[in-house]
Formats: sequence, C-alpha cells, structure tokens
Amino acid sequence: MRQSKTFIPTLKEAPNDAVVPSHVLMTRAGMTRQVAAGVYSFLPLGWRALRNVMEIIREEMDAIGGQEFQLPALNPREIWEETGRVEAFGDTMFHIKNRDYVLAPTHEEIMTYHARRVLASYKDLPQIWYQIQTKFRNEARPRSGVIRGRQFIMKDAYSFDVDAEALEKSYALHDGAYRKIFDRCGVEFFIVGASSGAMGGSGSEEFMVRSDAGEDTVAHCEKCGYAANVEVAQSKTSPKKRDAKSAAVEEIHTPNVRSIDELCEFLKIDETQCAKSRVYVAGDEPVLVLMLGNEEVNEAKLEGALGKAVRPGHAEELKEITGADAGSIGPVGFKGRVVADERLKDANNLYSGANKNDYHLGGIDLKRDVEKIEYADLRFALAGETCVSCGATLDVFTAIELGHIFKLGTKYTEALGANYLDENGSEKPIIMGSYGIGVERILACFIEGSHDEHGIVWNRALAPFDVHLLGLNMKKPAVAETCEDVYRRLSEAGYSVLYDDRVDAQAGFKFKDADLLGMPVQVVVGERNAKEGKLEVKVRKTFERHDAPIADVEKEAAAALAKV
RNA sequence: CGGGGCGUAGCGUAGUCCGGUUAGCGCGCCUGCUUUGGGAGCAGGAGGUCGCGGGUUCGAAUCCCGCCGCCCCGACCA
Repeated sequence: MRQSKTFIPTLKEAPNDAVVPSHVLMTRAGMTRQVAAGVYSFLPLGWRALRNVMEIIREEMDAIGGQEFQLPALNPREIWEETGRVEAFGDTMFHIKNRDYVLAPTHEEIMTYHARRVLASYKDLPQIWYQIQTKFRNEARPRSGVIRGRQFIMKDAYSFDVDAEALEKSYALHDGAYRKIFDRCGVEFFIVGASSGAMGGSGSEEFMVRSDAGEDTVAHCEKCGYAANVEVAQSKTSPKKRDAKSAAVEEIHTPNVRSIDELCEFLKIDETQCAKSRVYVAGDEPVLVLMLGNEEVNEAKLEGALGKAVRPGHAEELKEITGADAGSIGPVGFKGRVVADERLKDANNLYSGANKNDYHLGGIDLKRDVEKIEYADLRFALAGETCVSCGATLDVFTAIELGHIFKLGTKYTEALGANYLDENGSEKPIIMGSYGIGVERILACFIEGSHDEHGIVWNRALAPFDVHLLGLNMKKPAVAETCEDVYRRLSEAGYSVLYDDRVDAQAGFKFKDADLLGMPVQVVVGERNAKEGKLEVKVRKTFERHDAPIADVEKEAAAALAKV
C-alpha cells in the first residue's frame, strides 16, 4: 500500500487523554481515534491489525468445529426479561429510548433463542456457535483506551451439549483453541482457574496476560502455573511460633499509640509480636478480626470464612462494641465472635489493644485468654511467598483478562425452554458452555508488552504489514525506480508491504514514522545504495541492519522476518 | 456513584490567581525557493463560538452561578 495515498495520521506528541502506553501508541500510530469516553474508531492501520487478530480467532474456532454467526446488536428487551438479566445487568445495559430494545452486552440469550426448539434432538448435538461482533456495556468508568470501552468487539462462543460429560469435551476443545489463539497472537498468557458461582456454572478458566494496565491483581507461580486472583490466592507462610512459656497479661499505658507501627516504635518490639485488630460487621453481628503484625485483612476471604457479606465497623460503632476507639482494640474481653488469621494459630506473648483507649495489653495467649477463637486464612498472598502447590516463589502483579471460558450449564436453556429429546424420548435442557475473548484487548495487550521508546514493535502475526519499504528521496529517479521494483517484487512474493513513497517527507521523518508504526522489517532505499545496486534491511525489534543486493530482496525479507 | 484534575487552532501548550493591546508560542497545514540517511532551513500565509448557557462589569479566556465533556484514583465489573 502506498503511504502517500493511505490515511495514517501519525502524531509526534501524545494526546493529553492517553495515559497507558498502548493507548498512546495506538493513537500516535494512527491506528485509532477516540470518539467519546470508551468509544473508539479504528482507522485503516488499526483495523488491519485487528483483522489479523480476528482471522486467527476465526481459524482456530473453525478448527474445533465452530460455526460463525452474525447476530443483531439490537435485541428485543423481552428476550432479556425471560432470563431476568435486564435487572441483573441494571445500569450496565444500554436501553433504546424510542423502541423497546436493548443493545446486547453479550449474546447468551440470542444464541439460546436460536437453539430452542431447533436443536430438538440429541442427534442435533453437539453444536459450537460463535460470533465476532460489537458488544455494548454502559461501563461506569471506561479506561485505558480500548482496554475497557463502552463498545467493544468480542468473540463469544456457545456450546450446546447433551450432558455434563459432553460439555467437558466442548470445554476442552475451547481450552485448546484458546491456547493456540493466544500463542499465535504472541501474548504470554497464563490461566487462572476459578469456580464461577454466580453464573451457575461448575468451572471456568480466565486467560490473563501480565500488564501494568491490568485491572486484576493476581498471584502467579511461573514454575507450576498456579495462578489466582489475590482475593482468593493462597501461599505457604510460617505461623508465629508458640513460645514455651506464656507471660502474664499486663496492661501498658500507650498514650497516642494508634497503629501497629507506632506500637512497635513505642515498645521497641517487632511487629510479629503484635496482633492487629479490625472490627467488622457481618449481618448484625460484630466480628473481631485478628491479623499477625500489620497484615491487611482480605475481606473476600473473610466473607468466605464467615459465609456472609461484611463491612468495616464505623468509628462510632467501634466504641460501642469494644469500649475503645480504633487503635486500642484487642481480643481479650471482646464480647462477640473472634476470628484470627491462621498465622496466629495458638500464639502467645502477643501485644494487642486493651479495649480501653490509650492502653494495650502484653503477654496475650490466644489459647488461654481468648475464649472460642476461630482461625481462618484471612490474608493476602504476597510476592516472594511460597507457592502452595509446588514450593517455588510466587509473583504478584496486575494482569488483563483476555479470555474467559466456563461451563455454563442450563441457566439459559431452562429459562428460555431450550430442551431436547434424549435417546429415551425424555425431554432435557441443553447443557451450555460460554467462551469469550476481548478482541481489542489482545491488540492493546500485545502493544503493552511489545513497544520501546520509538514506538510499537509488531510481530509477524499481528503486524498490519510485513514490510515497511522506505524510499528516502523519492525525487531521485534511481531511488524511485528501485522502490517501485522492490515494491512490486515483494508484493508478488506474497508479502504485505507498506511503501513510504511520500515525496515531501525527509529521510529522518520517514525513519521516525516507520519506527513508530513498528512493522517487523524495514527495507530502506537510499540514493547512494541504489546506485550501487544495494538497499538496507532493518529488523525493527533489534534495530539490527545491513546492506544487501537489491536482487536478493525477497530472500532478505524472508530472512529478516524469520527473526521476529 | 464518591474524590481529584483538566477543557484556549488538528496536536501539545502560555495567559486565568490579580478583568483592560489585535489571545501568544512549538509542532502540523498552505505557497515559493533551498535541502534530502534519523522528526530540515528561509520567506510569506491560512486557521480560534477561549467547552456551553446565564450573570456581574464601561470592559470577561480571566470573576460568580448552572450545565456538558474528557482524564485519573476509588466503588462496580454478569
């Protein structure tokens, strides 16, 4: 494609609103433009890259027997009422004002609508149906460019099976296809397993990629692949050892000491000798939570342990419940349920609040001094701790969710009456699986992980073009003629070529633009080289470059592309 | 939805606190000449409802009131 005739509006400076690298670079490289918060246009270059992603997805979905659909974004609200999801989505769903339609945020309903009464027999199953289309969600806060938008392209697939065993097969097919898709796209993914209770399903996997622009914090073990959201992640930690002898409880006057740090400073003790108290309210019941030292309470784990939702107690409540303000609260004499982190199991000689302002207690023995204490894992796994499944060191970082597969079950088929007749003639609901991929996220995520100070660094699979051909001074006949020849030959050899044939751009300008756009290989034709029958071949990723005979350009391109 | 920040030419910005020239600068854009291997030089030029509406004032980008939009942090995320 001739750059002089192609719309690639590059920007030297980053727009003020772009913050994360992928957003900055996609804007600067002329791939995308923002239209509103969370709404983006894909310009020709960005669309080419996005089409590459979609084509990879399409090939792998077709390879497992998937059949592509084109479904409406405009859905009758009625269908969504049948599954109760108008209410479930709430404000996240866009509603049309002058017609009883909604903009589809996903397509379980429509796919199931097509399945019902048509997939009538066990002979019609299994089926894998998918689509690659725009979805709409009224996100409260769109952010990070196309990573969280109000309108975004999603590949979603649905499997329809006769029973749980058959669903396992469909699920496994998708699991395999997803690994291939992300591998081919060149993103380094890992998998977080989880149970998806709210969806009524029995199992799920999230395909995540490490990224500073990520919205989830996960613990990950590189050695064995263990990965989990920090809200549920576990790690092996050493409990505080019980001393042979328990000291007597002593009351200590600690004026103005309110935090563990201040307590340690005041008493010249280590924080591992302290038990931090936090008061939560679970339902109507006050619960005192004890953590070793200054560790943070993992509220998700606390809710899991208590089996109900919790909230931190208000400042006024604390005084009423404990007799003291935050900073002087402790387990001894606490009237109510006491739950301590496992690291404190049977610990003694601890310091904690006295439930009396400006006083702490020393010599606390949880076994001796706290009646009916319970223990549970209530902490966050931290980077550097030990993996529970293999003993290697855990890493904790933020990540972006690119894909999610889960065993859905019969939630939608039952709600919409999508049943089939089995071999015995008895009617049963179809078992579904649901499998999503955020298409733009793959692109953004790839760029997050593959760029340098000059711009984007594409791999072959996603690059909008294989080769960027630069004619340095197009007014010189030797350069122009060589470029035309090379452009024709590379194209005929099957490479997609972006040809910078602009006559008014200086050499340096073209180099900067090419580095920003980031095609894997640059072929540079300058006047001196051209007259000697040579050109320059540069690998964008490494900046490795060398001169080569013009006659060898096809071979040279192949060799350079093999390096990316 | 809570907290914070911002809105001046296509992009980046100065000016706003303390009202008073024709709203300034860099990049980009147009014309001409020169230049041509790492975002060129000179000369000339075009481009602005200062986010919108109302108010105060002789006079508002600047002060006051209301609204809108965008970004960031948090909450939320089937």
